Amino acid sequence: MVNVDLYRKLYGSIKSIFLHIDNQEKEFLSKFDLTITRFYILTHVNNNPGINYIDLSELLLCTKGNTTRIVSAMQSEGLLVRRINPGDRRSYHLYLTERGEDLFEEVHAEYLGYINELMSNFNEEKLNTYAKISTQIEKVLESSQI
Amino acid sequence: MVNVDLYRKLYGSIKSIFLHIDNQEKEFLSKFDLTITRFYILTHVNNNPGINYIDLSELLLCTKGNTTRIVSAMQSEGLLVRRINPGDRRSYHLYLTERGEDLFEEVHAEYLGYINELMSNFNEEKLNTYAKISTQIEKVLESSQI
DNA sequence: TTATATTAGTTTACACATCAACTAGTTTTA
DNA sequence: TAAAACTAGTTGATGTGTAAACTAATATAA
Repeated sequence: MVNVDLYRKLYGSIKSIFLHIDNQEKEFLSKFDLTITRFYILTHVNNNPGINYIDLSELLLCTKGNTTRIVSAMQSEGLLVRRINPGDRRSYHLYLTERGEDLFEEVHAEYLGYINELMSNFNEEKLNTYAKISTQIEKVLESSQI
Repeated sequence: MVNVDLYRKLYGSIKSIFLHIDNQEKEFLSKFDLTITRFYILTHVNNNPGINYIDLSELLLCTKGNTTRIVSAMQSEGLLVRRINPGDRRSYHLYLTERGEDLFEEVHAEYLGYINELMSNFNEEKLNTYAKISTQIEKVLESSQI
């Protein structure tokens, strides 16, 4: 059955690409004692100071339960603080501490070089085509959600 | 920095596509009380009877430690058996039990329909282009491994 | 042949992810 | 305004993934 073959091939490639990228980032971030999710939390909170748990979860593509746990750990490590939202006392605003900001700046500076090096392995035109099709597939998948 | 933007966009799309596909498969398989990894183990052992842990791990794109744990659970559920390899007593041959085979057949039959339905949402030509570029990216990532 | 290195699989400790049930505020609505 | 429905975040149970240290069998090599 042709569809299944194409599906498996695609799924295999995508999983493999995703894991490769993930592993390389993991490797890069381990120098700073950071995991991918923690670094992304630093990034998102830096770019959206005052963000709440639910919006952060959406950016991270994970559940709020997961976010709660990781943010708690980062709080006790002194990288983040939260302040209750006075307008809605169920929710919190998240901010980087000075330590969190410093760490973010430090990692981000090297991260740019890391990404540039990684990207230099690829043909830019092909990547643009790939990005375009990826976005289209993403949209179809979102709208065909079971 | 342009490269970082393209990188993030690509990484985001790929992760999102991967998660969507994963979640849909998860949903589909939950009817049969199977997780994705378990179903893939059934599939690979069915297609490669007598396979050992390391080769199976390679097909699953995961570590052998992870394979050990999941295979053990599936053994105690009566879906798999292993027999020591008489030619190399460190290793085992894996086989589906009759129950494992029956379950695989049952799920696989429905799985084909599920994949065909999913694939019908997409333009075939685009998917072929996408598969081709994916394979190229995969190769570059494999060879540029840190 | 004995010592050394390698290999298959296991185990431990950890990070991260889910779902579903829960608490406590907020909003809706009757 | 009091009851009902909803929402933000938390928690507990579970599954899946890793890396690294381990055991036991096999292969290499002195």
